[in-house]
Amino acid sequence: MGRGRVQLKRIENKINRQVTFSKRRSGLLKKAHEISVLCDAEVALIVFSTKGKLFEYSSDPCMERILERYERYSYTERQVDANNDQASNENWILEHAKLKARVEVLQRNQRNFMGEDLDSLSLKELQNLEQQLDSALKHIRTRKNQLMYESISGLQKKDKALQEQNNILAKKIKEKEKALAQQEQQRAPNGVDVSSVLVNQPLESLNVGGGSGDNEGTTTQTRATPLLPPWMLRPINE
Amino acid sequence: MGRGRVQLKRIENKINRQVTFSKRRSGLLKKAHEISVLCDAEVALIVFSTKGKLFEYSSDPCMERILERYERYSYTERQVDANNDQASNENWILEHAKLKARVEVLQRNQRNFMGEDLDSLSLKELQNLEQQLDSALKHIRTRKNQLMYESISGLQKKDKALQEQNNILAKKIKEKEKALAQQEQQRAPNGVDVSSVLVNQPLESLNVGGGSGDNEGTTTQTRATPLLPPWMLRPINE
DNA sequence: ACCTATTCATAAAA
DNA sequence: TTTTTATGAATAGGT
Repeated sequence: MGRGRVQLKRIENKINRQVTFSKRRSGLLKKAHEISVLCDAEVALIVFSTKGKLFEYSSDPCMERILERYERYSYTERQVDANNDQASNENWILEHAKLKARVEVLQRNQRNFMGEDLDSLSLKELQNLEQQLDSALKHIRTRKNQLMYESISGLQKKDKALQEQNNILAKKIKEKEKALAQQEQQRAPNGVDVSSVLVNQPLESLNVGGGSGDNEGTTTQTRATPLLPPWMLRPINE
Repeated sequence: MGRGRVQLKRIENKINRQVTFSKRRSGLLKKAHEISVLCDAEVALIVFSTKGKLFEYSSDPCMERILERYERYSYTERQVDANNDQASNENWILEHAKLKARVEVLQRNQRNFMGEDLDSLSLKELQNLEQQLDSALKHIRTRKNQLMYESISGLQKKDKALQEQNNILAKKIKEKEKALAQQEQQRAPNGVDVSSVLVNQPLESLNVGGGSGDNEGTTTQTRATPLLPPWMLRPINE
C-alpha cells in the first residue's frame, strides 16, 4: 500500500493513526458495501474508533435485523438462557395465578365464617361450618374469660395494695395531726388544715389511675369491691 | 481490480459470484483485522452469504461485547424498552408481595375464625371476634333450618303423592283380584297370587328411593310420618 | 487453487 | 481534513 510496506502493528504516531483510520475506515465500508451488492450477501460492519466514535455499515436498511439474525444463528447458548428466562417467567405467572386463586378461596371462606354468602353451601357444608364456629366460639370464650380473670385478679391485687397503702398513709396523717394539734396547743393556732387534702388524694387515684392497658369495659365493673362481677358467675365454657 | 473494471451490481453468474464472494470476503476480514490493529479500533464484522452461511470477524475475543456496546451506543429506544420491562417486572414483584401478604392476613383470620392462635389477640379483639361469630352462627343456623324445612316439606309432598299413588294402585289391585277371582270361579283355580308382590313394591320404594341429593341424616327422621322431627321444635334462631 | 494484468487502496507528504 | 502521488495490495478473469 502506498510508499513502503506496512507492519501489522499499532501505529504509534497519533496523527498517522488517525489519518490511516479515516482512510481505511472508508475503504472498509466501501468494500463491505461492494461485497454485499456484488455477491448478494448480508453484511453488518461496526467500527468504534479509539475515542469511542461509532461508524457502521449495514447492507440492510435495519442493522438490528442482521444482528438478530446473527444472534439466532450463532449463539444457541443465548437461546437456552432466553428459554430459561421464559420458563421461570411462566412459572412465576403460574405461581401468581395460584396465589390469586388461594386468595379467592380464603376470601370466600372468610365470608362464610362471617355468615355471608351462605346460599351456595349445601346442608352438609352448613352443618360443618356451624360445628366449626361453635367450637371456635368455645375456644374464644374460654380465652376471653381467662384474659378477663387475669385482668381482674391483677386489679384486685393492686386494689388491696393500694388500700393498705391508704391505711398506712391515713395513720401517718392522723399522727401528724396529733403532732400538729399538740404544737398548736403549745403555740398560737395556724389557719390552714392540710389533713383533708392529703386524705382525699390517694383515695381518688385508687380507682382512676393504675390500669395497665386493655381494660376497656371492665374497669367500670371492678370498682374497689373485691367481688367477682356478675358475668364471671356463668360457666366458663358456656 | 484485476483485468477490467467491475460494475457495482449483483454478479449474475453464480460461479463468478461465489468465487468473488470468497475472495472479497477474505479481503474484507483481513482489512477489518488490519484497521483494528493498526488504528486500535474495535471492529465487528458479520457477513451472511446468499446461502445463509455465516462469516464473522471481531477484534474483541467476544463479539457480543462489541454488539452490546453498539446497542448501548446507538439505540436509546431499546434502553427505554428494557426499562419498561424492568419497571413492569418490578411492579409485578411488588404485586406478588402484596398478594402474599394478603394471603397471610387471610390465613391468620381464618385460624382466628376457627378458634386457633388466639393468644395474640387482645380482649377487645376477642370480644369483636366473639360477636362476629355469634352473629355468623345465627345466620348459618337460619339458613340451615331454611334448607331443612324446604327439604322436609318437599319430602312430605312427595310422601303424600306417593301414598295417593299407592292407594290408587291398591285399589286397582283389589279390582284385579276381584276380576281374577271371578275368572277363577268361572274356570279352574290358578296357583300364583300376584297381589302381595304388587302391593309391597311401591310401599318399599316410598322411603328408600326418590330422594333428590343432599339429605343425609334427615331421611332417617322423616319416615313416612308427616310429623316434624324433634329438632324442628327448637326456635329457628337459637 | 494459482496466475497475472489491472485496478484499487492507501502511506506519506503537502 | 482532504488531495496528491507513488507504491503495494486486492482481485477479475483466465488457467
